[in-house]
Amino acid sequence: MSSGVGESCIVRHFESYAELSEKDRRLLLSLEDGPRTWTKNAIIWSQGDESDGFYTIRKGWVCAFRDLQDGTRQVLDVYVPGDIVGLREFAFQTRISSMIALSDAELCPFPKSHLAQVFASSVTLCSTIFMITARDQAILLERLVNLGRRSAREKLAHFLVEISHRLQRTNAQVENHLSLPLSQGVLADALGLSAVHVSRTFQEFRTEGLLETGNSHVVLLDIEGLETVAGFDGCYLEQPVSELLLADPHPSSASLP
Amino acid sequence: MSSGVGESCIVRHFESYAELSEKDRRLLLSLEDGPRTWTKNAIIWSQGDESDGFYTIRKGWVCAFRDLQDGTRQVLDVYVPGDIVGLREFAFQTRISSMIALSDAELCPFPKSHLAQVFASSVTLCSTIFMITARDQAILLERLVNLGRRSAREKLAHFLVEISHRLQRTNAQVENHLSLPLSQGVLADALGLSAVHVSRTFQEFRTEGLLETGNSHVVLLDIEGLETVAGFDGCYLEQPVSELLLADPHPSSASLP
DNA sequence: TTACTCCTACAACCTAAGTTATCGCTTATC
DNA sequence: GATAAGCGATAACTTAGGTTGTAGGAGTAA
Repeated sequence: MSSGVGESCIVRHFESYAELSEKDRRLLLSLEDGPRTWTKNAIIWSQGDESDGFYTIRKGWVCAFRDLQDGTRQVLDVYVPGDIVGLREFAFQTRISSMIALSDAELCPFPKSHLAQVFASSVTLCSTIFMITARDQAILLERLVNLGRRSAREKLAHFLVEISHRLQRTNAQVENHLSLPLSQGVLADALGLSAVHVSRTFQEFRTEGLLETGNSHVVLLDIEGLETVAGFDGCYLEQPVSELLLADPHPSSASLP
Repeated sequence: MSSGVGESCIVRHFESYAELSEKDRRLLLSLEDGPRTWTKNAIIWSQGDESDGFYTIRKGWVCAFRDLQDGTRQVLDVYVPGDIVGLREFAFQTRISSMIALSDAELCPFPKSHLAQVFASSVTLCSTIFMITARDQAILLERLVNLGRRSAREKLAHFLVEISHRLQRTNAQVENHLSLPLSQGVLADALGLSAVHVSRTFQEFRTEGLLETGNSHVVLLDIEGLETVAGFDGCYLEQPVSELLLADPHPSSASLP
């Protein structure tokens, strides 16, 4: 943080994975575009759109989803400030899922055309991008397990607890209760349940004192209790660590002079 | 294919994504280890094992799964010859899922310690690895949709059809029926169903003339019919194409002389 | 061969979750 | 300020899929 780029969202995100050289930091900063804003419920991109790059979330919540033939929708993931979205499609020419803002949101674009420069000039940055996608995949795997083999109570509790953990990574919140801008409809589509059944399950959790609900929000009152219900084991959320960065056989940059 | 490395599984796989320079080809070949074999039902690695690298499947079928606290199991994906497995964990020190052989199998290891060399010496190879993981993610997303929002009939048909498409990519099979080494138990764990219900659903498909079953095998008789049942749209399986490779602003290699 | 295990089929029964509908309560829209 | 649209709670009813149990066949080891 010796340079004046501490406020860049992408630099901050990358530095949570690896120590960056001054050069890497400046490269990232120079390639990132200024922030853009979306209002609540705005579509950030749609499935099939040209895939123009990835975005770092500076403020607000967004979620990725797929619309199905029969009119239903599957929410693939929910993203919070600090997360990177859209890296999934970087190797595709079009978006493979849609992205919507769950609240007013502010994202910093990183154009795809700049990625080749990153790959060519820094092994550290290249590895870091890999680690970010690896973490994303780990979360997707856990989502698969959630959808395939858990009851409604477990699904809901697990999802909420996971998000709260992901929030704490960047927010460093001390309190054991926090508020999430998630409607029951979004949760239903994320968990493969009906909205009615999500409401029923919330009713149970409420009478058990685990959480409060209302107004497109969920307030987690007893996160440990929810973890018990979910059988939550958060090790899949741990920071990936690559030996590539611990014992790099090359200098941190392999670019030409 | 001008050099004598046509028989390398990893080179062949990478070349299905991008044209490789002679140098890239030789680099890959020099870093790949010789094939290792596993018998049917052998554990290739377990969740928590040290993550030593990735493998290209030369022969046989394998599947990735997670064991849950309550004794159930979620199959995450099934892999066929030509597929690359284990790239998911390359940024983790330990495996985040287990891998088992569904039939006698032969895989070629690519040690993780060699990846840094690849990243440092070739933008083409680095991008290709990215495209491989991107395709893998696209398949996972489709699996999410399958688990979250489809009926048992749709789930089963979709899964079988997807695998048959993935097989055809490497096998170039002309026939419209093919045999898969999948037991009903494995399918149940992949689809989030009970084995009994998989059996019931197979009974329906059998009377409709869509497939035959028996002896830990499934024979797809009418793939188009199954695609109709599944509402299958295979575009997520299409080869990812990166503009990085179409319009590379750098020479194909950025390594030092 | 026996004995064992694994896979599959199928029947009977059960329950978790879906569906539909009604009624408030907010939050937008004009 | 009125109307509309969306969200949440709850009740009544339905159903897809889970569970348990039995039985036969195929592969495997002694």
